[in-house]
Amino acid sequence: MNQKTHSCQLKLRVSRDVLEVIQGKWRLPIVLALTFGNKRFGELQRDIADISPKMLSQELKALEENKIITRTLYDSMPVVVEYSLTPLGHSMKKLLDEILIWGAHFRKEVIKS
Amino acid sequence: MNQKTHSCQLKLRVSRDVLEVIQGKWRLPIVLALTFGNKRFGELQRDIADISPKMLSQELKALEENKIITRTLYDSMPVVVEYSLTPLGHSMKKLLDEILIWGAHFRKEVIKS
DNA sequence: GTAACTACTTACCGTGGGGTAACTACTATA
DNA sequence: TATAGTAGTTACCCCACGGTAAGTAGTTAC
Repeated sequence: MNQKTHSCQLKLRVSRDVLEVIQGKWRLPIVLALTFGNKRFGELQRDIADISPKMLSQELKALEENKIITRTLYDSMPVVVEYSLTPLGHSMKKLLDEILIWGAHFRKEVIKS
Repeated sequence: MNQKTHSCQLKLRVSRDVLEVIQGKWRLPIVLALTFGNKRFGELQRDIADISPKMLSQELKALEENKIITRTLYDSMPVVVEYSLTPLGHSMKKLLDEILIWGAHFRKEVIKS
C-alpha cells in the first residue's frame, strides 16, 4: 500500500461519514434554508416548497441528533418553535457554497446544452 | 417576495439539481477515487472496498450520462477499460475538498466526542 | 361554536435503491 | 484441461426512503 492508495482510502472513509449525515432528499435543503436565518416549522415548510410535514419533522430530528441544528421552544402563546444552525451547522457554509457554485456550473454545462 | 426569500428559493433549486446528480451511496466515492487518477473497473472495485460490481457498473453509467466521467475502451488483449474524469468531473474537486474538510471537522466535533 | 393557525404525529402504502449470488464471454497461463 | 484474470450482466429480494391523508392538541379570531 503506497502513499497515494493510503490517502485515497482515508478520503473515501471521510466521504462516507459525510454522506451518512447529508444523505437524502431534504437535509441539505433544510440546512441551506437555515443559512438565511433562524426559521420556524411553518416557514421551512413554505420555503422548501414540496416537503411534507412528516419528512420535515423527521429530518429536523436527524439534523438535531447530528448537532447540525438546534430546536428552541418559546413558551409564548401560541407556542413557537425556532430552528437554527449550531456552530457545526454554520461550518457547512463553505461546503454549501461550493455545492451552489458547482451546481451553477453544472447547469450551464449539462442541463442547458 | 423580498430579495432574501428570492435568493433562498433560487439556491434551493440549485441544490436540488446537484443532489439529483450526486445522490446515493456511491457516486461521490467513485468521483473521489478518480481524482487520484484514471482507473480501471477492477481498481475501482478494490479501492471502494464494499461496492458490488452491479452497483459500480450502474453508477459509472449514470456518471457517464451526466458527463462527469468518461469510459475509454482499449482494444488490447485482454480488453482493458479505463474510467477518467471529464473537465466537468474535475470541476468537482473544490466541492470534494470542502466535503473532506468539513468531514474531518465533523469527525472531530461529533463522532469522537 | 366553529374555523383557522400553531406544530407536529400516526397510519398506511409503493417504489426503487441497494444487496447477494450466480452467470457470461474472452484470454492467458500452468 | 482447468484455473485465474479481464469487465461486466442478470435474477432475485428486502427494506427504508419518501409520499399521502388524516388526526392531535392548544390558542386565537370571527
